[in-house]
Amino acid sequence: MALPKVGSIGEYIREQRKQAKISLRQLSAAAGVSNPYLSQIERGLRKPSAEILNQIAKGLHISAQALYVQAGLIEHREADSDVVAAIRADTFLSGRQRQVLIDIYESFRKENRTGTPAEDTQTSQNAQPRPEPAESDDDPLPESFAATLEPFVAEDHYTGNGNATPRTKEG
Amino acid sequence: MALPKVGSIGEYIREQRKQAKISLRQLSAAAGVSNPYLSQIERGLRKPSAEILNQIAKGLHISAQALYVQAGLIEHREADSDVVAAIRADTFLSGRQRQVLIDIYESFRKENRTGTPAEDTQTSQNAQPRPEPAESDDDPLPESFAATLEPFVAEDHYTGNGNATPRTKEG
DNA sequence: CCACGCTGCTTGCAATTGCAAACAGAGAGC
DNA sequence: GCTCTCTGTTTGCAATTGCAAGCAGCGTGG
Repeated sequence: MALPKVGSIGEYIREQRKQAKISLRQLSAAAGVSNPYLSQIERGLRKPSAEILNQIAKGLHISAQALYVQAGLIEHREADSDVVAAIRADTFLSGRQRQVLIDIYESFRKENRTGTPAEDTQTSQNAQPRPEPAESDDDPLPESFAATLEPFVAEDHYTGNGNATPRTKEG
Repeated sequence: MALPKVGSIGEYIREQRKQAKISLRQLSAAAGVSNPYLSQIERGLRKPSAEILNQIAKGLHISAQALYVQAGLIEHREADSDVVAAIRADTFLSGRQRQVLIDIYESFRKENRTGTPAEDTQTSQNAQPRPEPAESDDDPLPESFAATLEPFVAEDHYTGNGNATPRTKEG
């Protein structure tokens, strides 16, 4: 009724914000919503509209779908098409690359483990996906991570040049 | 904004309803919303919340995402590739973990861009195919790769500045 | 010490959602 | 003609969203 159980979405947003190491006001500005409102959302006092949710997702640089799933607005299967399955199905990757990606993905999952279901993506719509925020406060993800990878992926045909993969980053 | 430009979503719903050959009241009952409200939604006089949208999608037996896309609540381009979409939609990963996985995935893609045919229907817009002289047919992926990764991903505090700083535009 | 900048939270208030009730038009049957 | 039942619509109104303004706490430093 008046106070629906929308806690999980707020917790999720706050957690993502903390992981991104940005303040409430910063996110509110990035998302184009007011700070008090974001505060209330994060504490589960308000149920943000889809529009707001979408803006927050942008501010967090995450998929809006992720938030919608969290908010119970999308059935889980609909959006969460299982990363591993997608990797396995990708025809552009070699078998070894697939394995590496899957390994990394599962490392992340293990790292974040907060009591998540051990099964694969088979969650029903309401199965509390995020029970506890746990202590994953710091995010052990250095940017050098990707840099560390590149020597590997390029290993063979690559003779010590610092310019293995020039990322032309443009939208 | 007396007249919100939400027409398309309403038209879309009405169209879907007509195609399903059900009356406004029938759909409103199936979706669990009031008929007047559904009427207003279909005519673009009201902007339904995500919750209502979700219920309407159920009542229409269509994907909620379809409605969200119509409503502009989900970017259509959220479907880069299946892998990237899956990573983005995964609720168990942090924003940075997502970015790392996507970076790695795209490194692989870039690396493979010479030998693999891109005939797979993936709706990828292929920004600009850059012909890398790399010809990684098979192999250059040591098993030690995953082993090398572990320390990184599992390491507690990397104290490095991996911050993907969301630049606060304007001050 | 008090101003300044930052963090997040509380308080009214306009605008909006979403609904119950009532309204209008088109057929069907008596 | 009158009554039912269906169609979609309009009209108030409670409840909610979302915001501007202001409050409280914390660390810096002049």
